[in-house]
Amino acid sequence: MVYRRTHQVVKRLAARRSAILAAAREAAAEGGMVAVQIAPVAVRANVAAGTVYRYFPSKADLISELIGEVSRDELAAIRRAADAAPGPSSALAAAVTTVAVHTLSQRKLAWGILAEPVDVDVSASRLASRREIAGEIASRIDAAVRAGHLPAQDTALAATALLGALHEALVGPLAPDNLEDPAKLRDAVQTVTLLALRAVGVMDARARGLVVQQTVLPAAKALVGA
Amino acid sequence: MVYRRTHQVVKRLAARRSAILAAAREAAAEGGMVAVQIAPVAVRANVAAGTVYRYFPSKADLISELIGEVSRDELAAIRRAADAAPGPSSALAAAVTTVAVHTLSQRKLAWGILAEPVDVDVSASRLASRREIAGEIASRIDAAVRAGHLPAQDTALAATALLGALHEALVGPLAPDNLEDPAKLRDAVQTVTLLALRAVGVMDARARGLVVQQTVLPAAKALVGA
DNA sequence: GCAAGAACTGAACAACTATTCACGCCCGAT
DNA sequence: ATCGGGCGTGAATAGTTGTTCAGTTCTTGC
Repeated sequence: MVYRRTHQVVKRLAARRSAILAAAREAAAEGGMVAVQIAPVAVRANVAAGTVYRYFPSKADLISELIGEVSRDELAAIRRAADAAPGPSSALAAAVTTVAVHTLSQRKLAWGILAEPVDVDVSASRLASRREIAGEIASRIDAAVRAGHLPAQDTALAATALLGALHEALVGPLAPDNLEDPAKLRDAVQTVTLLALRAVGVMDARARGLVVQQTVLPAAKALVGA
Repeated sequence: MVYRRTHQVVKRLAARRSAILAAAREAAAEGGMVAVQIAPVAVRANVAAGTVYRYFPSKADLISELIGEVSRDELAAIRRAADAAPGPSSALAAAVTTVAVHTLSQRKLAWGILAEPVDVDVSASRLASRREIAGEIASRIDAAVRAGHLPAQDTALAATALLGALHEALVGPLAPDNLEDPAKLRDAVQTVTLLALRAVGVMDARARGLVVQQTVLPAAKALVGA
């Protein structure tokens, strides 16, 4: 044995791997999942097509990791926002708002992660991604129920429905297309969050209050690209 | 000119066209959109692959018509149910329930029509399909708002969100998988309808009443395959 | 019956990309 | 400096399906 990976090489390999993943993410953010093709991604990452296969067994693995990464980021953002809230209802509002803002600020990426047709099978990682996010929302609903702020209900189903509503309204094919305008963007976030909160049983007046409270900071964040 | 299409031939051509479309629909209902491939569909319709192209310029056209057909059926069912209701709120409840029941009773087909990845571009017809259904729901919400039963709101966005919630909760990847059981099925329909009605601002108690009122007949219909 | 033309057939074709692999280069150890 | 082996390359390969089209069968009008 006359060859051992030196620390420097290990770092370079890791960097290259990240570069490929980052290239895939950029491609997805710009052109959706259709744009995540091996050859273009390789070019963007400054490597040859074959090199991609030194790091990812297949395109499905690459995309799966991409989905996982984006999903982890979003989950962390949701937790951060919700944990900073003063109570269970606020936490739920914050969580929902965060999803809405994230989704809106990277529409193409969100659509790609969630539902865009892909030629390889990534249903497993999409399922995992949804499960994580939905689970988090469900536990926030649950907390609000336990605190007596919401009626008892099937929280898992409710969380799934909420996410469906957010996604369809914000990045689905019928989503308003003029959301470049920051004011419209904030309106959309508020409207959809309000719907979501009412759906799980928050009283209308209270829901409005929570929504207003929660959309100021996140909307600002969205504009700086967080 | 020594050849003219006789009435009999015209009828045979129309029948064949319907047979191909029906074959495509069956294939989609059984195996989703992936199962809608020219060769298998042709076999099912008892014609050769090339014949399909005598009736549909391309696979995209075939699938687009399939989407249109299913969509028209659903729209008609929604209108029928809503028009039979005694008032605007009941009509909305009926419309939502109908969507839920239809979606559930043909899950694979619904998923295929709505969101399943397809190799050809059918986004235009999917868009049209969603637009029709969402428009109908929106106008029902609007009627309820005008009647003073609901707060003023962006009805188009609300309708879109409602449909997203229904679809995600009932046929999305996180949908409960034990909905064969009629009782569970009815529960799911009720739960999701309740969420939807509350989302647009129906008071909780009233919403429960509307839901119970609306799920008896449609659930029965679903079981006989309507 | 027969000619003309339409409808049907299904094997061959085309196009698109993920994936492979034989070769060359660079890095680490001596 | 140089040897050994992993790393990178990118042109060639492969597999999948939609689509075509030359030949065959069927239908019509005389």
